[in-house]
Order: sequence, then structure tokens, then C-alpha cells
Amino acid sequence: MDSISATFGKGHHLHLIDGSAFIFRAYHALPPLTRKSDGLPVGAVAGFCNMLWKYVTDERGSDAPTHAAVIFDHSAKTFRNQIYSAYKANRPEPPEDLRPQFPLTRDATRAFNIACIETEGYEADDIIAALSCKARDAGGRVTIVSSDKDLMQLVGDGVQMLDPIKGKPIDRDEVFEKFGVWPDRVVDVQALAGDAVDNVPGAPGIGIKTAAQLITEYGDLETLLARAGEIKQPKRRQTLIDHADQIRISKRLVELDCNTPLDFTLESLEVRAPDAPALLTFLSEMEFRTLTARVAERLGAEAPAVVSAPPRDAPAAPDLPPIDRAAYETVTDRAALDRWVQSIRDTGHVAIDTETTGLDEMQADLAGICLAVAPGVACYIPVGHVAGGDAGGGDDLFGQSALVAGQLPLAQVLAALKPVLEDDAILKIGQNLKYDWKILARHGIRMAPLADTMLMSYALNAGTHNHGMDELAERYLAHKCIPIKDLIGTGKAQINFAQVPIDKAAPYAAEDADVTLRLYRHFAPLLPVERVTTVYETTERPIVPVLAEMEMAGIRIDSDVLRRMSGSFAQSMAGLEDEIFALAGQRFNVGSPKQLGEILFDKMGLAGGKTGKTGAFSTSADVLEDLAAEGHDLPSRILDWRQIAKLKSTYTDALPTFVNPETGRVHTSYSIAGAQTGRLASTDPNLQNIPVRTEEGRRIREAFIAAEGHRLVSLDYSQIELRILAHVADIPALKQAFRDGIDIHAMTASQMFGVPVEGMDPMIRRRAKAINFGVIYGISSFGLSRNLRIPRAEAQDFIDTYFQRFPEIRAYMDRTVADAKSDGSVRTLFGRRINTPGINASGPAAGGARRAAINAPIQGAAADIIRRAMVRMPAAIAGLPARMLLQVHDELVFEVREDAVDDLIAAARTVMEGAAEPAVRLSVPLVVDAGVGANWAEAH
DNA sequence: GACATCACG
DNA sequence: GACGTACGTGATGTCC
Repeated sequence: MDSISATFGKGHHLHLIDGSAFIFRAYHALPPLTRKSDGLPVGAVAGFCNMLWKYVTDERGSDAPTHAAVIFDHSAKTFRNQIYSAYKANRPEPPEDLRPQFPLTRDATRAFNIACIETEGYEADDIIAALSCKARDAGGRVTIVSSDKDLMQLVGDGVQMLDPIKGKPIDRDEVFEKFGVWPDRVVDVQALAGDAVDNVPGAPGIGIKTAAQLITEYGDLETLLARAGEIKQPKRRQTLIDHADQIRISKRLVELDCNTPLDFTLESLEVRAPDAPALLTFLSEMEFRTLTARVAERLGAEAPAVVSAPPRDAPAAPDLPPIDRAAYETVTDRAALDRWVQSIRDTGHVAIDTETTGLDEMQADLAGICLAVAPGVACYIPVGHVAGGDAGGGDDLFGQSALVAGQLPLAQVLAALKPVLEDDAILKIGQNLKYDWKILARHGIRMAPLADTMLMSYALNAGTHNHGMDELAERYLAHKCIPIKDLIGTGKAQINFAQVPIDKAAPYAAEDADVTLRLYRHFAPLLPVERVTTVYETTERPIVPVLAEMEMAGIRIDSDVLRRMSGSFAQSMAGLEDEIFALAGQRFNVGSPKQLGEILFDKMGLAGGKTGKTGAFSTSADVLEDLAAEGHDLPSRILDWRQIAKLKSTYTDALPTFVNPETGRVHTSYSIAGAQTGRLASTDPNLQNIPVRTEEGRRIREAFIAAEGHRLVSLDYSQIELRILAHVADIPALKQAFRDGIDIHAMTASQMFGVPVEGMDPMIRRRAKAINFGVIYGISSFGLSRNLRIPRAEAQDFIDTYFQRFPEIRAYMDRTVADAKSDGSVRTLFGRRINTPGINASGPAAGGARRAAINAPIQGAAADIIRRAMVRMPAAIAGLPARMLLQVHDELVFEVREDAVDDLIAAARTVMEGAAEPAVRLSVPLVVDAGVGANWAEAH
């Protein structure tokens, strides 16, 4: 930095960051934060700083910029308003709470020690253009950090763009993709097509597609205008002739000028290292606790001398010692172990984490156990470490790795811990405790009582972020955990945790327990403040052992049946492939959507446009069904092939590989804090998406069988989400129908179309059903028209009629969205909070957030209800020879001894139908249907 | 590792 | 400053 800069030129790389785009992204992506001390709105500044920090710390290797600047728009009025007074006229004023943040973003840029540039009378785009030209002409390279389409004209010749959100470069090909012409003709296309957002008029009735076609045909805009008389389409010809002046003005509006005056040199933009004190001062003045700490740690780690004065409000609470990995103890003798057990008894709680040889709790072996009793007071007890890994050697004569010496025997450690782990007076704190619970249960220890930091975070923050420990530590403790990859590596060279040398494993492992304990202390007081204690205590915390027992029980499957099905599927697929190749006139990979798209749309010339950002043809079932309906055979065969291929690869081939060799059963794993809405998710394997909708698929359920002398019993809630909607939206007609037990979709159809329920046309009922579901999902005419394959206007008519007939639903939707906007979250009937970031965004992205906010309280309440039922179920069926095995959102599957089927159904149904009470007294009944069989197909 | 596709509620 | 379209999931195969 002190060295005299060389003149900017070859080998130099200039980064130009579109500051205004950063600000607006930040503003819309974040909830409206204010500074605690004085209420100053700082949400956009916070997001802006986070983006800059991410930008600054991104590893770019040899591609790193040598020069960089952030460029801002100076004011709304620019020279373009002299050309065309209405330019950007329909741009709304920036929001009230954003305006005071503009100058702060300049301060932030300077605090990051990045050049901060704006010029009166010019837009950021003009300055970026001038700098790009200048740098390129000097022989350097330029990267414009922005995804603004107005800048795309600059791409090429050493200038590229970089989408800051996706991190993806935008080069000539992407520009061509977007505009249908190369960058040098982009302004011509823009001049013709105009731009509603910037209020650039263009030529009426001409969009990007048509514009690109015309420019390609005539070469450039002037030629096109000169020869406009030759255009065949009369309307298009007249438009171009009539609006030639307007088009030329449009071109001047969109064209960026390389000659925008600059009052500084390229050399002055040379990248400078952050000035740590200045940056930390700014960030702490803004009161960004997390970011301040993150920046301090990063800069401190690289240049410890710089951080002389720690920021005023570093996040670590002052009473907590900092995390010190060197302070952890490795327990290798009996006396030390006894001392730790005594500490646990003294404090009445312990944070615990198990380290194992794998991720499958049903098969993994213990490598060690970590404990923490106070922040900073943690230990690691190795019990299963073996020689190997990068230590090399150590295999004994049998090819088995021998235990490393100096570890306490596993049995002794477990025997010493078992009394405290099962002691009702000692709280066991963990992160995703279901995992550790299962590991220890396999060794005869059933931990209770439990507290789970992952579930606390889920109760507090569902919808905002994920709840893994590394993420939580960074967010709430401003601490970066040692990545597991640092110990076990990745890919083929990956070793298991038992092979990690103990001296390397201990700090990592003990840190996990320490961090967990600190997270617990952070979250515990927040639960009552945020009013999520009831949710945590009734639907999160107690479900851990319930799910653990279900997963350990597993379900029996008949692998032979599945293997036979695989064989028969293979034959069907081979037969279909022959037909497909014959119809296509060539062989190809039927499983490749890319190859299929080329054959259907390029080679055979069927209608069906491109889609998506990759520009590839869509060959989804939707598209193929339409083609099949037009009488094309190939798409129809492909659909058949796909269905069989799916069943084979995902189910009949895969399921047998999940059979546990010891139990002979399949053990899924439920993630408790994965879904945004409170639902569970099933993984490894997913047993919540076993086929049922088609006849062939349903046969896979026949392979899910009961143990000898037992039956499978399935109980499922009937229409639970619609019942919840009827209750929360308080819709008299719907509630009465549920009370009377009549067909709800037929009733809806009857009300909407004025036809009697008796003898209803199935097609009419189907439409009503689609609308009922649509409402739950935050209906749109587009979605409904696609689902029912009817014109959009007709779909809109249906929706209008529906809202007219059930006005309470509209009121509920509006109310929910309003709540989401003001609170940043929505709640279920049972108090579960689901955060709704992005609800205050504008534009189409807001549509998705809006629909999610409408759906969340309904889907979430249904999830609450079945969770409540599951928590109560073990006690309710304790006296019966029965086990709960699976949950599929609104269904519970049990395995019951033959003679106890009726008792089980009675007991479980009572629990399920009463699960909302006493917390909520629903104004509609909950109804549970039951089925019994030797296999899941019969039971369902 | 991203994307497309498709299985479920 | 552009953005795609019913909500919520997970697994698989292709292709880069």
C-alpha cells in the first residue's frame, strides 16, 4: 500500500460495484431494523455492510481485483431528464425509512476503505461506463458487480459482469440469452423495446423478442429505421415509421456514455486493506453486534495488533469467558471422570455431545463423549479412537484398527454417566439431541430430561435461518466452530471420527459442548420474551424421545418383493426404450431432459417454448401431457418410462439398501427443525413420499409389512387443513358442513355454482376441490388455471365467485398478510411462530412470500396438532402390544399385535381427535379415519 | 454441485 | 432493477 502504484494497465483488474443496487437489495431483503439506542433505521445499512463484508472476504485467488470502487447514484435528476422529462418519472419515491440510510451507506463504503464515487447530474451507470471504457482502453480487465440489465451493453472485450447474489459471472453469452443480440447491439434492442420501470418509451407493441429479431435482420437501429418501409408486417412497419423520433430518444436514454467526466484517476482506486479501527468504530456505532464481532475476529486473526480497542458492544456477554480451545480437558483416567460426574451433580445440568464413526445413529459407534458444565468448562472423553487416519499405520493383524491406548473403557464411562444422564433432577442440554439420545439408547441409556438448542432456535427463529450448530454459533455467539472437514477431510480420503488423533479431536469435540451450553444460556431467557415457551415445551422438547423410539423401531419391508418389482420394471423400461428409439428415429439417453428436449423440439419441431434461466426446453410431465393429448406418441411413452424409472430408482432399488442388517428393518430419520412450518421431514430414506396416487406405485406399499402376528394400522386426519381454515377464518358455511359431515368439496361446488350436492357432476366437484386447496396455498388465477387447464379469465371468475360466497376467507388472507407485514412473522393457533422475511419486499418475489405467509398458519397448525397427538401417544398406548412407527404429516402408522387392533384404534383415535385440546377448542370436529392390513397398502 | 424432475401431504 | 406464479418437503439422475 505504501509502494508507489504503477499506472493502471495490463494485469490490473478493476471491480466496479453498483452501490444503489446493493442498497435496494439490502433494504428489501431485511426486516426494518432500527438502532437500539436511538431508533435510527439501519436495516439497509446492515444488509449493505454484510454484502460488502461478504464481497471483501470472498476468496478470489488470482482473479482478485487490484482496483475497486463502489459507485452510487447522486440524485434523481440527471442529464437524461433534459432529453426526456418523463425519464424514470414513474419511479416511486424511496421509502421513508430508507432515505436517511443513503448517506450512511457512503460512510460504510469509506469505512471499508473502498473508493466511494458519485457525481452530480449523472447516474451510477454512466460513471461505471466511463470507468469501464477507460480501464479497458488502458489494457486492464473490468468486473461490474451488478445484475442490472442496463449495464449489459458494456460487456465484452475484457469487461464482464458478476451477479452479486448468485455469484455468477455474466458474459457475452448471458447477454445474448437475455436480449437475443450481442452486447454491442443491446442499446438498439432496448431503444425499441423500451422499459416500463425507467419509463423509456421505445416503440409501442414491440418487446425484446421482436426487437432482437428486427435488429438481427437489419443489422442495427439506424439501418432498421431507414429501411422501415420494407417491413412486411403492416402494423410493425407503421409503428416504426410513426415513432422513429421516440425510438431515437429512447436510444439516447439507454445508451451509456464512455465520456462521462471523471475527476479522479484509475490509480486512485487501488485496493486498500481495511483500516480495522475505522471499520470497527463505524460498525459498532451502527450497533451491528454480530458483524462487528465477526469483523473483529477476522481482522484480529490476521493482524492481531490492529484491534487495539475492542468495540464497545462486542456480542459476547461480559460475564462469559471467551471460547478457549486450549482450556478444555481430555479425560483419560477414572479420577477425572468421577470429578466431572460430581460437577454435573453440583450444577444440576450438563451439555452433552457424542462423537461417532458415522451419521447413521442406528449403526455408528461411539468415538467419544463431550461434556460442558459451564461456559468454558468442557471436556472430551475419548472411548473409541483407533490408530489410522493421517497418523498412518496401526492396523493389527486382522485389518481392524486397534484402540489407541490411554482411553477409558467404554463400559466404564457409560456406567459412570448413566446415573446422571437418567437423573430426573439433572437437565441434559444438547444440539439435535435426538441423535445423541439414539446413540446412548443403543447402549441402554435413556436420557431425560432434555433441552435442545436446535429446537429452541426453531421455536424462536423458524423461517429466518437454519438451526445447525455452526450457524447458530456464528449468529448468536459470533464464534466460528472448527469445521468437521478440518478433521475428517472430504470425499474419498474422508476418515471417520474415531480415526482422528485424540489431541486433534478433543478441542473440536469439547468446543461443541461448550458452544451448546452457551447457546442454551442465550436462548432460554428468550423463549418467554418471544412468547414461544408453550410451543417449545409442548410440541418440540417432548417429541424428541418419541421420534427417537419410532426411528429405532423402524418398519419391516419385504425386500424380495421389491427386487422382483425392480426386475419387472427393468423389463418394461427396456421395452419402452425400444419404442421410444423407434419413434424418435435414434437412440439417446431417455433420462436426460436435455437430450429429450432437443429431440422433441429441435429435431421433431413440436411446439413448446424454452423456459427457465438455463434456456433449456422444459420436458416436465405438464408439458409432455399436453403433447400427448395432441396425439403425439413419443411424449406419452416417455411419461410411461419416467414413471417406472422413478419407482425403480427411488423406491424398489433404493429401499432394500436401507434395511438395517441387525434389525432387518428400515429406520428413517425425522428432521424436527427442517421445515419452515412445523412439519417434520423424513430422510434416509424418505418414508413420507412412498407412492400411493397410482396403481403401480401403490404396489410398493405392499412391501411395507407388519411383523409376524401383527398388523399395520394407519390413522389419518380427514381434511385437517380445510377444517383448520374453517375455524381460523371463521367461515360459517364451511364449519356447518364439517359439523354435518357432508362432502366438503361438493358443498363448495354447490354454493359456488348453485347446483345440488346430490348427483353432482364429478367435474364440477373437482373444480371446487382445486379451489379449496388453492385457497390454502394462497390462490392465484394463474395457478388455478394451470392446475385445472382452463383459461386464466375463467379461473379468475371462479376465484371471484368463491370470495363472494365465502368473504371471510378473503378477510383471513388480508389479515394474515397484514400481520406478517407488521410483525415479520405469523403464528399458528397454538402459538408457533413462523417468520416471514421478504414479506415487505416489492415485486413478484413478494408474491411468493405472501402465499407462504397465508399457508404457514394453516399447514403449521395441522403440524402442531399431530405433534401434540404424537407426544401424548406413548402414554395412551403404553398398555397395548403396539408401537408407533411412522408419521406422514396427517397420518400415523402403527404396528399392533393382531388381537389388539381394535383397542389400539380406539386409543389412538381418541388421542388424535382430541389433540388440539385443551389449548384450542376447535369449532369444527377433527375426524380420524382408520385402516388395517398386513401391509401398508391395505392399511391406508 | 446445480438443475430438472417427480414422489408425498 | 429484475423478478415468475399454488404451499411444504427429499431423492434421483444428468451434466458441468
